[in-house]
Amino acid sequence: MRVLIVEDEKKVAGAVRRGLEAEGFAVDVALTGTDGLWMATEHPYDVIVLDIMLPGMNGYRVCEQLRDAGNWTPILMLTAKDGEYDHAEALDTGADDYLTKPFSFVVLLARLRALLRRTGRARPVVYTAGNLVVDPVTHRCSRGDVEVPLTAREFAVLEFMLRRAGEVVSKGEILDNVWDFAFEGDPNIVEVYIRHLRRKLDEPFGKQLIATIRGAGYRLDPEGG
Amino acid sequence: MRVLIVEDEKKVAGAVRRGLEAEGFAVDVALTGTDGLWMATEHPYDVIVLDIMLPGMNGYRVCEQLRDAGNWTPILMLTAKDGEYDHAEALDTGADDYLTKPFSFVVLLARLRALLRRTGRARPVVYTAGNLVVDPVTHRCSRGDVEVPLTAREFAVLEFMLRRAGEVVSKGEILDNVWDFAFEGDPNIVEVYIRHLRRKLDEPFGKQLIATIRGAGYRLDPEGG
DNA sequence: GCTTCCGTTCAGGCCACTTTCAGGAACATC
DNA sequence: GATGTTCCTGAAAGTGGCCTGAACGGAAGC
Repeated sequence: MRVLIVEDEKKVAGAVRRGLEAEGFAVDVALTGTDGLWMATEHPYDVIVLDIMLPGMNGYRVCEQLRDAGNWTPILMLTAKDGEYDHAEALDTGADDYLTKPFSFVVLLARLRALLRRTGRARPVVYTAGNLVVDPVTHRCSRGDVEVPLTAREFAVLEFMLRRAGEVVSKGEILDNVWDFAFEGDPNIVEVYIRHLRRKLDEPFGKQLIATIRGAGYRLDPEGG
Repeated sequence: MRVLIVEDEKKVAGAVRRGLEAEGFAVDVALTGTDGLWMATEHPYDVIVLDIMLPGMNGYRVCEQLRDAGNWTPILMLTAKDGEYDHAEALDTGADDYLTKPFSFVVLLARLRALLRRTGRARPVVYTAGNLVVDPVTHRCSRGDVEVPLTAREFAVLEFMLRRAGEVVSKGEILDNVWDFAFEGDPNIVEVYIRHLRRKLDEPFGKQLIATIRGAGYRLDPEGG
């Protein structure tokens, strides 16, 4: 699954790149609009993440020129929060979806997945760990035969940890991935949600799914505890 | 099932393309009349969606030339609401059906299906979920033996959710698919229609067909509740 | 022209969820 | 074992997503 990221902010581009590579995507990055346009025409990608504010040629023009050339690779546009650049125009120029900055990585990933699914390029994803099954498409979570209702945030945290099953994941990483990049709150919020997940997924079943690695973070047992 | 879309508005072309691909169609897009004419003559399509207002050669001429050349692929014409371009002329030049802009995706899909059925290229479709049966052709909906009268919008919302039965569908997706592409109103309208459907399909039968997934959207139970 | 039905908007209210907070437990370090 | 740090945990506060009834305007039918 090949992704092209066209984004001039190196910090954002890097973060997205690492995240997507960890997800098994093959990632290319272009730092300018002209580079992005060239790469998109020269190589086949499954999806393109395209910032609007770019040096040289802005995202609208890149999108427009690709479409004019008959290239209909799905495009996810990144727009800033405040006016000047507009969502409507993004869609007018042929983008498939847009995301307002600041955004969290899981949201980006979810939108990317949705895009790939809608365009029939991706097979559905289901996460499992032992008898734990989590399906982002139907938004269902079950342990064995028992369905466990989760809230949106709980679901997002669990989904992220499942993608990193077996690894130690720091609170900072969870915050960066599940909450907005701009989130400025207390990291304790992560502890709170881990608590919620444990209460719903561990205690009723007498298994410990999520272990605390003191001083480092948390680790989800790929065997389901 | 191969479809050619001839439409210069990239937003519309893209949206229709995605929707049809998700329905299992193979879709090509042409952004100008001349391109469209060329593609239609070079490749065999099962149906053509043809906008009237096009740069270069307008839809009437494209249609006319195709028919003159002995190409009788079914054509669905897209006409603007106000005068200037006329429905009658569309049919005169050899189109099989027309649709007035702005339109919603489900309506387009329905007309396309009808066209394919009339020309003997497609088998009829009926949606079911448990004892719920919805027939887009006769526009009927019944729960068990009881026929449930639905308005046009209610029907469209239900049909869309049935096509995505079991999946979480966001309000935005429902809006994009059931309302005009140009619709700029309050997403609350979706809540209102979910309410209507529940009142007609859930309450009288004591079953919950549509579940609210807070923060994500709605999910129709493929088992019918 | 009148009535009825439908689509849409609006505003009030509720409650699930998110987030904050503060006290306490567990652990590490010296 | 004293001290400090990290994490756990329950409860409270605040937000906002969703529900719902009603009202408005327009279109279609009589």
